[in-house]
Amino acid sequence: MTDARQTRPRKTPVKAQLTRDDWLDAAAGEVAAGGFGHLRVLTLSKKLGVTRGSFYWHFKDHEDLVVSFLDRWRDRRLHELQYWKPKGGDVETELRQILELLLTDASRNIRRLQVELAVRDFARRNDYAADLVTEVDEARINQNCELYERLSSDPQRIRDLSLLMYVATIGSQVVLTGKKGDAETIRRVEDLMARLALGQRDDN
Amino acid sequence: MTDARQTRPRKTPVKAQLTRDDWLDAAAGEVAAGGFGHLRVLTLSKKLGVTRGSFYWHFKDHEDLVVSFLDRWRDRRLHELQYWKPKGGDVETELRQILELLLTDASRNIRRLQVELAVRDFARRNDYAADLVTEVDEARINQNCELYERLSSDPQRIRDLSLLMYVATIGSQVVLTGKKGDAETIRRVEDLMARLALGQRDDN
DNA sequence: GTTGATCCATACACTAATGTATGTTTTGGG
DNA sequence: CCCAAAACATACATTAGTGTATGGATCAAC
Repeated sequence: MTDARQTRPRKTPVKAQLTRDDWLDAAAGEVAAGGFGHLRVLTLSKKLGVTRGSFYWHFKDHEDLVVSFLDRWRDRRLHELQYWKPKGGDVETELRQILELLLTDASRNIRRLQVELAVRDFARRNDYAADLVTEVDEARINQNCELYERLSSDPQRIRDLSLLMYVATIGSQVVLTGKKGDAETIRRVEDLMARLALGQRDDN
Repeated sequence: MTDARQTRPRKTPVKAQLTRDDWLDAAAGEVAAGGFGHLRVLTLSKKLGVTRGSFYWHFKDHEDLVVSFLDRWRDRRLHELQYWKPKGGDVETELRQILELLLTDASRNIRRLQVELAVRDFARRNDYAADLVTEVDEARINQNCELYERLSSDPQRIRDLSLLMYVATIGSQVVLTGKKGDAETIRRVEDLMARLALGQRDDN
């Protein structure tokens, strides 16, 4: 009876049981596709090949799923800011790195972007989500302030500039993502943003 | 028997019957508050003080309501562009007028803004809504191009500039609306946008 | 190989919402 | 006054989804 299963003590059991994070990953797909309003435990269960009995073991109820999802989203967004630090030397290089990260790179991760927009939309009618979004926005804007400090000396102006650049990227994602020819368009907008921020006049 | 009612032949009947537009107005409130996902005919009926029997006389079904709502939204957004023409003389004045319209004014009409954001979110999972949003966006951006023609001579650059200014305003609405101290913040962002577009360097 | 905890299935009760069919009132016109 | 159409009410059938209770399988440890 001591067959191959015994050689793998705790990980990878025979029938691959689900973890809480597996459910949250599946939820991400649903949220990305249909928003929080279309997040159904039944649909999720089918997608994972189990019944709802499994869900109600891992989560207290539907709200528990939503809150856990939002918390994980917040944690990950705050944590990833560590890797946002630009490593270039001069201002222009770093600025363009940041913008590329916020625009071109972001538009490639469709799934991640859809989730963010869904969270942002959900935040308009859910106070808890609204707080998390505000928290993430603040963190991102503050972080970028470090860069824009090199473009102005007025603290207020620095913050406004960082804020403006940020809302412009969010707006780009909202308006442009999924449209035809968005890749090239985004690149040009990205370039234009950098130019304007750096105060480079157009000569054409 | 020819009493006061007869003097008003068709308008204002005794018990104020509902029109299709009344339902759409009520729907706007629901959409603004909870998005299209929370648009229920039952809730709408209660809000209007009638039963669902009335609804199913005015509309074929729930989808009919949604489509009618979207159509009316598109028509109104396209029509109002007539009144967006700035009347100031120089470029800076007109630019600031446009930006004030797109930012400060827009942030005052909370209801209208909520509806627009809801439509925009719905468009991410509904092709029909997506087409209408694209149509409205294109019209607005094209209209503003007329202004930015005075800031550059390169057609591509003109369009990019108009696009950038537009997505920045949308992003501002998404990120800032409903937050604390948004009024003053929006005003400053508005000013900064104008400065950057005009190429005015910061001296502080 | 028995046990306790973990993970999932099954079955039921309950709610909210849609759509439809049909009845009832209201309205404007002759 | 009467009538046909318009506007709304009522009642019913149906569906989709949640939550709960309980039973069954599976795993780790002893």
